[in-house]
Amino acid sequence: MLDLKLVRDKQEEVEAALARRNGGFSVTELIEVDVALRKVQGDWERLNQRTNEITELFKSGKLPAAEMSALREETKSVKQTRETLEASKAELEERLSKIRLSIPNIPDPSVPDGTDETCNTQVSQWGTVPAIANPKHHYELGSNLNVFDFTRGVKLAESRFTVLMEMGAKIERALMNFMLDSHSRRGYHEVFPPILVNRQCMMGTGQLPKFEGDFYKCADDELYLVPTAEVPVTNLYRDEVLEEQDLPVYHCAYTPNFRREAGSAGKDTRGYIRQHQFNKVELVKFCLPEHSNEEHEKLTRDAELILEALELPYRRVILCAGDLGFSAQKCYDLEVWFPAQDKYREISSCSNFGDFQARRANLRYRPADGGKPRYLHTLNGSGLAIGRTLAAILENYQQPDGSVRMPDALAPYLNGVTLLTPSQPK
RNA sequence: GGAGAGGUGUCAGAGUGGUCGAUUGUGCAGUCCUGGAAAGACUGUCUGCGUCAAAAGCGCAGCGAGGGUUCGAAUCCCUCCCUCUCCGCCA
Repeated sequence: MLDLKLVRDKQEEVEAALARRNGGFSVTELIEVDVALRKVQGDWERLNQRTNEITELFKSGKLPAAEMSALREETKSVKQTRETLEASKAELEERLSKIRLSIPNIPDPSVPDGTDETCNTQVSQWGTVPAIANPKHHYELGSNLNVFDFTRGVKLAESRFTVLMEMGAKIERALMNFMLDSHSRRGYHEVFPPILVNRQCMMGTGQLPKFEGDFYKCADDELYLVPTAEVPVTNLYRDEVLEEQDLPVYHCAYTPNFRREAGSAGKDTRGYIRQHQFNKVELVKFCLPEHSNEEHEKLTRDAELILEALELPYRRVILCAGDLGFSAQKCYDLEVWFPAQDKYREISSCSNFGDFQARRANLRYRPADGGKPRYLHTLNGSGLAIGRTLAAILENYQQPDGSVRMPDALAPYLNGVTLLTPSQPK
Protein backbone atom coordinates (compact mmCIF):
# COMPACT_ATOMS: atom_id res chain seq x y z
CA MET A 1 0.00 0.00 0.00
CA LEU A 2 1.38 3.34 -0.99
CA ASP A 3 1.67 6.29 1.35
CA LEU A 4 -1.38 8.43 0.61
CA LYS A 5 0.47 11.61 1.48
CA LEU A 6 3.23 10.74 -0.94
CA VAL A 7 0.69 10.16 -3.70
CA ARG A 8 -0.99 13.50 -2.95
CA ASP A 9 2.23 15.49 -2.84
CA LYS A 10 4.12 13.81 -5.65
CA GLN A 11 1.44 12.55 -7.96
CA GLU A 12 3.52 12.89 -11.10
CA GLU A 13 6.58 11.17 -9.71
CA VAL A 14 4.48 8.30 -8.38
CA GLU A 15 2.68 7.92 -11.66
CA ALA A 16 5.92 7.95 -13.61
CA ALA A 17 7.40 5.30 -11.34
CA LEU A 18 4.32 3.09 -11.62
CA ALA A 19 4.37 3.49 -15.38
CA ARG A 20 7.57 1.47 -15.41
CA ARG A 21 5.50 -1.56 -14.44
CA ASN A 22 3.22 -3.36 -16.84
CA GLY A 23 -0.43 -2.49 -16.63
CA GLY A 24 -0.63 1.28 -16.77
CA PHE A 25 -1.51 2.22 -13.22
CA SER A 26 -3.01 5.60 -12.65
CA VAL A 27 -3.50 7.40 -9.39
CA THR A 28 -5.89 10.04 -10.70
CA GLU A 29 -8.93 8.16 -9.45
CA LEU A 30 -7.20 7.65 -6.14
CA ILE A 31 -6.63 11.39 -5.85
CA GLU A 32 -10.22 12.16 -6.81
CA VAL A 33 -11.65 9.82 -4.23
CA ASP A 34 -9.22 11.07 -1.62
CA VAL A 35 -10.24 14.69 -2.19
CA ALA A 36 -13.93 13.80 -2.11
CA LEU A 37 -13.53 11.74 1.01
CA ARG A 38 -11.72 14.48 2.89
CA LYS A 39 -14.45 16.93 2.04
CA VAL A 40 -17.20 14.60 3.22
CA GLN A 41 -15.21 13.79 6.30
CA GLY A 42 -14.86 17.48 7.12
CA ASP A 43 -18.59 18.01 6.83
CA TRP A 44 -19.25 14.95 8.89
CA GLU A 45 -16.89 16.08 11.61
CA ARG A 46 -18.57 19.47 11.81
CA LEU A 47 -21.89 17.75 12.41
CA ASN A 48 -20.36 15.68 15.15
CA GLN A 49 -18.99 18.81 16.65
CA ARG A 50 -22.47 20.31 16.74
CA THR A 51 -23.91 17.15 18.30
CA ASN A 52 -21.23 17.32 20.95
CA GLU A 53 -22.11 20.94 21.65
CA ILE A 54 -25.76 20.05 22.10
CA THR A 55 -24.81 17.24 24.44
CA GLU A 56 -22.82 19.73 26.47
CA LEU A 57 -25.85 21.96 26.77
CA PHE A 58 -27.93 19.10 28.13
CA LYS A 59 -25.17 18.18 30.54
CA SER A 60 -24.99 21.67 31.98
CA GLY A 61 -28.28 21.00 33.70
CA LYS A 62 -31.38 23.10 33.57
CA LEU A 63 -32.45 24.03 30.11
CA PRO A 64 -35.83 25.62 29.48
CA ALA A 65 -38.23 23.01 28.20
CA ALA A 66 -38.75 24.86 24.94
CA GLU A 67 -35.06 24.97 24.24
CA MET A 68 -34.68 21.33 25.07
CA SER A 69 -37.22 20.26 22.54
CA ALA A 70 -35.75 22.63 19.97
CA LEU A 71 -32.37 21.01 20.50
CA ARG A 72 -33.92 17.59 20.24
CA GLU A 73 -35.39 18.60 16.90
CA GLU A 74 -32.08 19.96 15.75
CA THR A 75 -30.33 16.75 16.67
CA LYS A 76 -32.85 14.85 14.67
CA SER A 77 -32.14 16.82 11.52
CA VAL A 78 -28.42 16.73 12.16
CA LYS A 79 -28.71 13.00 12.44
CA GLN A 80 -30.44 12.74 9.10
CA THR A 81 -27.81 14.80 7.34
CA ARG A 82 -25.15 12.79 9.04
CA GLU A 83 -26.63 9.53 7.85
CA THR A 84 -26.47 10.75 4.28
CA LEU A 85 -22.89 11.84 4.78
CA GLU A 86 -22.03 8.57 6.43
CA ALA A 87 -23.35 6.64 3.50
CA SER A 88 -21.19 8.50 1.03
CA LYS A 89 -18.28 8.46 3.45
CA ALA A 90 -18.51 4.70 3.72
CA GLU A 91 -18.78 4.37 -0.02
CA LEU A 92 -15.77 6.60 -0.61
CA GLU A 93 -13.74 4.82 2.03
CA GLU A 94 -14.54 1.51 0.43
CA ARG A 95 -13.51 2.78 -2.97
CA LEU A 96 -10.36 4.38 -1.61
CA SER A 97 -9.22 1.25 0.14
CA LYS A 98 -10.07 -0.89 -2.87
CA ILE A 99 -7.97 1.34 -5.10
CA ARG A 100 -5.13 1.53 -2.64
CA LEU A 101 -5.04 -2.23 -2.19
CA SER A 102 -4.89 -2.78 -5.91
CA ILE A 103 -2.01 -0.44 -6.71
CA PRO A 104 1.37 -2.19 -6.70
CA ASN A 105 4.55 -0.98 -5.08
CA ILE A 106 6.77 1.62 -6.71
CA PRO A 107 9.89 0.16 -8.34
CA ASP A 108 13.12 1.26 -6.72
CA PRO A 109 15.15 3.72 -8.83
CA SER A 110 17.92 1.12 -9.12
CA VAL A 111 15.55 -1.30 -10.85
CA PRO A 112 16.20 -1.37 -14.61
CA ASP A 113 13.49 -0.60 -17.16
CA GLY A 114 11.93 -3.45 -19.06
CA THR A 115 8.63 -5.08 -19.86
CA ASP A 116 9.09 -8.74 -18.99
CA GLU A 117 11.53 -11.42 -17.88
CA THR A 118 13.56 -11.13 -21.06
CA CYS A 119 14.68 -7.72 -19.83
CA ASN A 120 16.05 -9.03 -16.53
CA THR A 121 19.77 -8.61 -16.37
CA GLN A 122 22.47 -10.79 -14.89
CA VAL A 123 24.23 -9.26 -11.92
CA SER A 124 26.66 -12.03 -11.08
CA GLN A 125 27.36 -15.64 -11.73
CA TRP A 126 28.90 -18.42 -9.65
CA GLY A 127 30.35 -21.84 -10.37
CA THR A 128 31.10 -23.62 -13.56
CA VAL A 129 28.48 -25.33 -15.59
CA PRO A 130 29.26 -29.07 -15.54
CA ALA A 131 30.23 -30.68 -18.81
CA ILE A 132 27.77 -33.53 -19.20
CA ALA A 133 27.31 -35.42 -22.43
CA ASN A 134 23.63 -35.94 -23.26
CA PRO A 135 22.37 -34.81 -19.87
CA LYS A 136 19.14 -36.41 -18.68
CA HIS A 137 16.27 -34.43 -17.29
CA HIS A 138 15.72 -34.58 -13.54
CA TYR A 139 12.40 -36.34 -14.07
CA GLU A 140 13.97 -39.13 -16.11
CA LEU A 141 16.76 -39.59 -13.59
CA GLY A 142 14.37 -39.33 -10.68
CA SER A 143 11.92 -41.85 -12.06
CA ASN A 144 14.66 -44.38 -12.71
CA LEU A 145 16.08 -43.86 -9.25
CA ASN A 146 12.68 -44.20 -7.61
CA VAL A 147 12.84 -40.63 -6.36
CA PHE A 148 9.61 -39.44 -7.95
CA ASP A 149 6.32 -41.18 -8.61
CA PHE A 150 4.47 -38.77 -10.85
CA THR A 151 1.67 -41.15 -11.81
CA ARG A 152 0.60 -41.91 -8.28
CA GLY A 153 0.84 -38.25 -7.35
CA VAL A 154 -1.85 -37.58 -9.93
CA LYS A 155 -3.88 -40.49 -8.60
CA LEU A 156 -3.81 -39.08 -5.09
CA ALA A 157 -4.58 -35.47 -6.03
CA GLU A 158 -4.47 -34.26 -9.60
CA SER A 159 -1.91 -33.22 -12.15
CA ARG A 160 1.11 -31.36 -10.82
CA PHE A 161 1.15 -33.28 -7.59
CA THR A 162 3.98 -35.73 -7.06
CA VAL A 163 4.86 -38.43 -4.56
CA LEU A 164 8.43 -38.42 -3.37
CA MET A 165 9.57 -42.00 -2.88
CA GLU A 166 12.37 -43.42 -0.78
CA MET A 167 15.52 -41.36 -1.33
CA GLY A 168 13.43 -38.63 -2.89
CA ALA A 169 11.61 -38.18 0.39
CA LYS A 170 14.84 -38.41 2.35
CA ILE A 171 16.72 -35.89 0.22
CA GLU A 172 13.84 -33.46 0.40
CA ARG A 173 13.88 -33.75 4.18
CA ALA A 174 17.68 -33.50 4.28
CA LEU A 175 17.60 -30.31 2.22
CA MET A 176 15.01 -28.81 4.49
CA ASN A 177 17.10 -29.49 7.59
CA PHE A 178 20.33 -28.45 5.94
CA MET A 179 18.85 -25.11 4.87
CA LEU A 180 17.22 -24.38 8.22
CA ASP A 181 20.39 -25.25 10.10
CA SER A 182 22.52 -23.07 7.83
CA HIS A 183 20.26 -20.06 8.19
CA SER A 184 19.88 -20.54 11.92
CA ARG A 185 23.64 -20.35 12.25
CA ARG A 186 23.55 -17.01 10.48
CA GLY A 187 21.09 -15.49 12.93
CA TYR A 188 17.74 -16.36 11.44
CA HIS A 189 15.31 -17.45 14.14
CA GLU A 190 13.42 -20.51 13.07
CA VAL A 191 9.64 -20.58 13.19
CA PHE A 192 7.09 -23.10 12.02
CA PRO A 193 3.86 -21.23 11.36
CA PRO A 194 0.34 -22.34 10.54
CA ILE A 195 -0.07 -23.52 6.96
CA LEU A 196 -3.63 -22.20 6.84
CA VAL A 197 -3.97 -18.47 7.30
CA ASN A 198 -6.86 -16.04 7.43
CA ARG A 199 -7.72 -13.45 4.85
CA GLN A 200 -6.06 -10.61 6.73
CA CYS A 201 -2.70 -12.30 6.40
CA MET A 202 -3.16 -12.66 2.67
CA MET A 203 -4.08 -8.98 2.42
CA GLY A 204 -1.14 -7.99 4.59
CA THR A 205 1.53 -9.35 2.28
CA GLY A 206 -0.30 -8.37 -0.91
CA GLN A 207 -1.61 -11.67 -2.29
CA LEU A 208 -5.18 -10.44 -1.83
CA PRO A 209 -7.45 -8.92 -2.89
CA LYS A 210 -5.93 -8.84 -6.34
CA PHE A 211 -5.03 -12.44 -7.02
CA GLU A 212 -8.01 -14.21 -5.47
CA GLY A 213 -8.03 -17.17 -7.83
CA ASP A 214 -4.39 -18.07 -7.40
CA PHE A 215 -4.71 -19.72 -4.01
CA TYR A 216 -6.35 -22.71 -2.40
CA LYS A 217 -9.12 -21.72 -0.07
CA CYS A 218 -11.10 -23.78 2.40
CA ALA A 219 -14.70 -24.17 1.42
CA ASP A 220 -16.16 -23.85 4.91
CA ASP A 221 -13.68 -21.52 6.56
CA GLU A 222 -12.19 -18.18 5.69
CA LEU A 223 -8.77 -19.80 5.51
CA TYR A 224 -6.18 -20.14 2.77
CA LEU A 225 -3.37 -22.63 2.26
CA VAL A 226 -0.22 -20.55 2.31
CA PRO A 227 1.33 -19.91 -1.11
CA THR A 228 4.62 -19.12 0.66
CA ALA A 229 5.89 -18.90 4.24
CA GLU A 230 6.27 -15.19 3.56
CA VAL A 231 2.58 -14.82 4.36
CA PRO A 232 2.43 -16.21 7.90
CA VAL A 233 5.93 -15.11 8.89
CA THR A 234 5.59 -11.51 7.68
CA ASN A 235 2.24 -11.35 9.49
CA LEU A 236 3.78 -12.57 12.75
CA TYR A 237 3.95 -8.99 14.01
CA ARG A 238 0.88 -7.64 12.28
CA ASP A 239 -0.71 -4.79 14.26
CA GLU A 240 2.26 -4.70 16.59
CA VAL A 241 4.84 -2.08 17.44
CA LEU A 242 8.36 -3.47 17.75
CA GLU A 243 11.15 -1.67 19.56
CA GLU A 244 13.88 -0.11 17.43
CA GLN A 245 16.58 -1.85 19.46
CA ASP A 246 15.04 -5.23 18.60
CA LEU A 247 15.50 -4.61 14.89
CA PRO A 248 16.49 -6.12 12.60
CA VAL A 249 14.50 -9.30 13.20
CA TYR A 250 15.47 -12.31 11.08
CA HIS A 251 13.32 -15.40 10.69
CA CYS A 252 13.60 -18.56 8.66
CA ALA A 253 10.76 -20.99 8.19
CA TYR A 254 10.00 -24.17 6.39
CA THR A 255 6.49 -24.61 5.03
CA PRO A 256 4.85 -26.48 2.23
CA ASN A 257 3.42 -24.03 -0.31
CA PHE A 258 0.26 -24.30 -2.34
CA ARG A 259 -0.42 -22.44 -5.56
CA ARG A 260 -3.25 -22.91 -7.97
CA GLU A 261 -1.74 -20.66 -10.56
CA ALA A 262 1.20 -22.99 -10.97
CA GLY A 263 -0.50 -24.88 -13.76
CA SER A 264 -1.91 -22.05 -15.76
CA ALA A 265 1.23 -21.06 -17.60
CA GLY A 266 1.34 -24.38 -19.42
CA LYS A 267 5.07 -24.44 -18.80
CA ASP A 268 7.08 -27.22 -17.22
CA THR A 269 4.28 -29.69 -17.61
CA ARG A 270 6.73 -32.51 -17.00
CA GLY A 271 8.77 -32.98 -13.91
CA TYR A 272 9.06 -31.53 -10.48
CA ILE A 273 9.70 -27.88 -11.34
CA ARG A 274 6.21 -26.47 -11.22
CA GLN A 275 3.90 -28.12 -8.72
CA HIS A 276 0.72 -27.07 -6.96
CA GLN A 277 2.35 -28.15 -3.72
CA PHE A 278 6.02 -27.65 -3.04
CA ASN A 279 8.36 -27.22 -0.09
CA LYS A 280 10.40 -24.16 0.59
CA VAL A 281 12.54 -22.61 3.27
CA GLU A 282 11.90 -18.91 3.45
CA LEU A 283 13.90 -16.04 4.90
CA VAL A 284 12.04 -13.03 6.27
CA LYS A 285 13.46 -9.81 7.69
CA PHE A 286 12.01 -6.82 9.49
CA CYS A 287 14.30 -3.81 9.63
CA LEU A 288 14.68 -0.05 9.82
CA PRO A 289 13.80 1.77 6.60
CA GLU A 290 17.32 3.14 6.28
CA HIS A 291 18.82 -0.37 6.38
CA SER A 292 16.60 -2.27 3.99
CA ASN A 293 18.82 -1.95 0.92
CA GLU A 294 21.79 -3.30 2.78
CA GLU A 295 19.66 -6.04 4.38
CA HIS A 296 18.40 -6.98 0.92
CA GLU A 297 21.93 -7.56 -0.34
CA LYS A 298 22.77 -9.61 2.75
CA LEU A 299 19.61 -11.68 2.50
CA THR A 300 20.25 -12.48 -1.14
CA ARG A 301 23.78 -13.45 -0.21
CA ASP A 302 22.46 -15.80 2.48
CA ALA A 303 20.33 -17.57 -0.11
CA GLU A 304 23.32 -17.78 -2.48
CA LEU A 305 25.41 -19.41 0.21
CA ILE A 306 23.07 -22.41 0.18
CA LEU A 307 23.63 -22.89 -3.54
CA GLU A 308 27.37 -22.52 -3.07
CA ALA A 309 27.41 -25.02 -0.21
CA LEU A 310 25.58 -27.46 -2.48
CA GLU A 311 27.99 -26.57 -5.30
CA LEU A 312 25.24 -25.78 -7.75
CA PRO A 313 26.13 -23.27 -10.49
CA TYR A 314 23.87 -20.27 -10.43
CA ARG A 315 23.54 -16.66 -11.41
CA ARG A 316 21.88 -13.67 -9.88
CA VAL A 317 19.58 -11.52 -12.00
CA ILE A 318 17.86 -8.31 -11.14
CA LEU A 319 14.24 -8.16 -12.19
CA CYS A 320 13.28 -5.33 -14.47
CA ALA A 321 10.41 -3.05 -13.48
CA GLY A 322 7.95 -4.90 -15.69
CA ASP A 323 8.66 -8.29 -14.14
CA LEU A 324 8.56 -7.13 -10.54
CA GLY A 325 6.05 -8.77 -8.23
CA PHE A 326 3.09 -6.77 -6.96
CA SER A 327 4.46 -5.92 -3.51
CA ALA A 328 8.16 -5.69 -4.31
CA GLN A 329 10.13 -2.51 -4.93
CA LYS A 330 13.24 -4.44 -5.89
CA CYS A 331 13.91 -8.10 -6.48
CA TYR A 332 16.81 -10.40 -7.27
CA ASP A 333 16.15 -13.85 -8.65
CA LEU A 334 18.67 -16.60 -8.17
CA GLU A 335 18.70 -19.01 -11.07
CA VAL A 336 20.28 -22.43 -10.86
CA TRP A 337 21.75 -24.28 -13.80
CA PHE A 338 19.69 -27.13 -15.30
CA PRO A 339 21.97 -29.09 -17.66
CA ALA A 340 19.22 -30.94 -19.54
CA GLN A 341 17.31 -27.73 -20.17
CA ASP A 342 20.58 -26.03 -20.99
CA LYS A 343 19.56 -22.97 -19.04
CA TYR A 344 19.28 -21.28 -15.69
CA ARG A 345 15.95 -21.57 -13.86
CA GLU A 346 14.61 -19.59 -10.95
CA ILE A 347 15.19 -21.19 -7.57
CA SER A 348 14.96 -18.18 -5.28
CA SER A 349 13.41 -14.77 -5.33
CA CYS A 350 14.71 -12.17 -2.89
CA SER A 351 12.67 -9.02 -2.50
CA ASN A 352 12.71 -5.74 -0.68
CA PHE A 353 9.17 -4.54 -0.07
CA GLY A 354 10.04 -1.26 1.56
CA ASP A 355 7.12 -0.18 3.73
CA PHE A 356 4.52 -1.51 1.28
CA GLN A 357 3.66 -4.64 3.24
CA ALA A 358 4.23 -2.86 6.54
CA ARG A 359 1.43 -0.43 5.69
CA ARG A 360 -0.93 -3.22 4.74
CA ALA A 361 -0.14 -5.34 7.76
CA ASN A 362 0.38 -2.40 10.13
CA LEU A 363 3.91 -3.44 11.05
CA ARG A 364 5.62 -0.67 12.98
CA TYR A 365 8.49 0.05 15.32
CA ARG A 366 8.98 2.58 18.07
CA PRO A 367 12.02 4.76 17.41
CA ALA A 368 14.66 4.59 20.13
CA ASP A 369 14.14 8.29 20.86
CA GLY A 370 10.56 7.47 21.88
CA GLY A 371 8.90 9.18 18.94
CA LYS A 372 5.77 8.08 17.16
CA PRO A 373 5.65 4.57 15.74
CA ARG A 374 6.91 4.33 12.15
CA TYR A 375 6.42 1.69 9.50
CA LEU A 376 9.33 -0.68 9.26
CA HIS A 377 10.58 -2.39 6.11
CA THR A 378 10.05 -6.03 5.23
CA LEU A 379 12.12 -8.33 3.04
CA ASN A 380 12.07 -11.95 2.14
CA GLY A 381 13.67 -14.52 -0.07
CA SER A 382 13.57 -18.21 -0.75
CA GLY A 383 16.40 -19.97 0.88
CA LEU A 384 15.63 -22.09 -1.15
CA ALA A 385 12.80 -23.76 -3.02
CA ILE A 386 13.46 -27.34 -1.95
CA GLY A 387 11.87 -29.21 -4.84
CA ARG A 388 13.79 -27.29 -7.44
CA THR A 389 16.95 -27.79 -5.43
CA LEU A 390 16.35 -31.53 -5.50
CA ALA A 391 15.76 -31.40 -9.24
CA ALA A 392 18.90 -29.32 -9.76
CA ILE A 393 20.99 -31.75 -7.73
CA LEU A 394 19.76 -34.69 -9.80
CA GLU A 395 20.69 -32.97 -13.05
CA ASN A 396 23.98 -31.41 -12.03
CA TYR A 397 25.28 -34.42 -10.12
CA GLN A 398 24.27 -37.06 -12.65
CA GLN A 399 26.83 -39.60 -13.81
CA PRO A 400 27.07 -41.16 -17.27
CA ASP A 401 25.60 -44.44 -15.96
CA GLY A 402 22.44 -42.75 -14.69
CA SER A 403 23.50 -42.69 -11.07
CA VAL A 404 23.59 -39.45 -9.09
CA ARG A 405 26.16 -38.35 -6.54
CA MET A 406 25.04 -36.48 -3.47
CA PRO A 407 26.48 -33.07 -2.52
CA ASP A 408 29.08 -33.31 0.25
CA ALA A 409 27.18 -30.75 2.30
CA LEU A 410 24.27 -33.16 2.63
CA ALA A 411 26.39 -36.04 3.93
CA PRO A 412 25.51 -35.39 7.59
CA TYR A 413 21.84 -35.40 6.66
CA LEU A 414 21.72 -38.54 4.51
CA ASN A 415 22.96 -41.22 6.85
CA GLY A 416 26.01 -41.90 4.75
CA VAL A 417 24.31 -42.20 1.38
CA THR A 418 26.59 -40.60 -1.21
CA LEU A 419 25.34 -42.09 -4.43
CA LEU A 420 21.92 -42.96 -5.86
CA THR A 421 21.99 -45.87 -8.25
CA PRO A 422 19.20 -47.20 -10.42
CA SER A 423 19.59 -50.64 -8.89
CA GLN A 424 18.68 -49.38 -5.45
CA PRO A 425 16.05 -51.63 -3.85
CA LYS A 426 12.57 -50.30 -3.34
C1' G B 1 -19.06 -30.43 19.07
C1' G B 2 -21.58 -29.28 24.36
C1' A B 3 -21.60 -25.98 28.87
C1' G B 4 -19.84 -21.68 31.26
C1' A B 5 -16.74 -17.11 31.77
C1' G B 6 -14.66 -13.04 29.51
C1' G B 7 -12.82 -9.29 25.77
C1' U B 8 -10.92 -1.65 28.41
C1' G B 9 -4.45 2.04 27.59
C1' U B 10 2.75 -1.76 28.17
C1' C B 11 0.62 -5.12 31.60
C1' A B 12 -2.79 -5.66 35.86
C1' G B 13 -7.38 -3.95 36.79
C1' A B 14 -11.78 -0.13 37.96
C1' G B 15 -15.74 2.06 35.56
C1' U B 16 -24.26 4.54 38.92
C1' G B 17 -25.97 6.27 30.50
C1' G B 18 -23.51 12.57 30.76
C1' U B 19 -18.11 15.49 34.65
C1' C B 20 -14.47 9.02 30.82
C1' G B 21 -9.30 9.06 26.36
C1' A B 22 -11.13 6.90 30.37
C1' U B 23 -9.83 6.03 38.47
C1' U B 24 -5.78 3.33 40.35
C1' G B 25 -1.54 0.22 40.40
C1' U B 26 2.52 -1.24 37.32
C1' G B 27 5.85 -0.34 33.39
C1' C B 28 8.51 3.53 30.74
C1' A B 29 10.88 8.71 30.29
C1' G B 30 12.43 13.23 32.65
C1' U B 31 13.37 16.24 37.13
C1' C B 32 14.36 16.35 42.41
C1' C B 33 16.65 13.70 46.38
C1' U B 34 21.69 10.62 46.92
C1' G B 35 28.82 10.11 47.09
C1' G B 36 26.33 6.51 43.69
C1' A B 37 22.14 3.33 43.63
C1' A B 38 17.60 1.62 45.91
C1' A B 39 13.52 3.76 48.22
C1' G B 40 10.77 8.22 47.98
C1' A B 41 8.63 13.00 45.72
C1' C B 42 7.00 15.49 41.36
C1' U B 43 5.97 15.72 36.12
C1' G B 44 5.03 13.44 31.70
C1' U B 45 3.66 9.05 28.96
C1' C B 46 -2.20 5.82 23.65
C1' U B 47 -3.38 5.80 18.42
C1' G B 48 -5.53 7.26 13.66
C1' C B 49 -7.45 11.13 10.56
C1' G B 50 -8.08 16.33 9.43
C1' U B 51 -6.37 21.53 9.75
C1' C B 52 -1.01 23.69 9.37
C1' A B 53 5.05 24.73 5.34
C1' A B 54 6.05 22.32 10.09
C1' A B 55 5.38 22.14 15.27
C1' A B 56 2.13 23.72 18.88
C1' G B 57 -2.80 24.28 19.13
C1' C B 58 -7.56 22.99 17.67
C1' G B 59 -11.40 19.54 15.65
C1' C B 60 -13.21 14.44 14.83
C1' A B 61 -12.87 9.32 15.88
C1' G B 62 -11.39 5.02 18.93
C1' C B 63 -12.94 0.77 25.46
C1' G B 64 -13.06 -6.92 20.30
C1' A B 65 -16.24 -5.86 15.31
C1' G B 66 -20.88 -4.21 13.36
C1' G B 67 -25.83 -2.48 14.16
C1' G B 68 -29.84 -0.41 17.59
C1' U B 69 -32.09 2.65 21.73
C1' U B 70 -31.00 7.90 23.52
C1' C B 71 -30.20 14.91 23.16
C1' G B 72 -25.90 11.78 24.87
C1' A B 73 -23.27 4.76 25.18
C1' A B 74 -17.04 1.80 27.53
C1' U B 75 -21.69 1.61 30.33
C1' C B 76 -28.46 -0.66 28.00
C1' C B 77 -30.30 -4.10 23.65
C1' C B 78 -29.20 -7.31 19.20
C1' U B 79 -25.78 -9.90 15.82
C1' C B 80 -20.99 -11.59 14.84
C1' C B 81 -15.74 -12.60 15.98
C1' C B 82 -12.06 -14.01 19.31
C1' U B 83 -9.91 -15.84 23.99
C1' C B 84 -10.09 -18.75 28.45
C1' U B 85 -12.06 -22.89 31.67
C1' C B 86 -14.59 -27.63 32.03
C1' C B 87 -16.65 -31.91 29.30
C1' G B 88 -16.47 -34.81 24.77
C1' C B 89 -13.32 -36.32 20.57
C1' C B 90 -8.85 -36.99 19.18
C1' A B 91 -2.33 -36.69 17.16
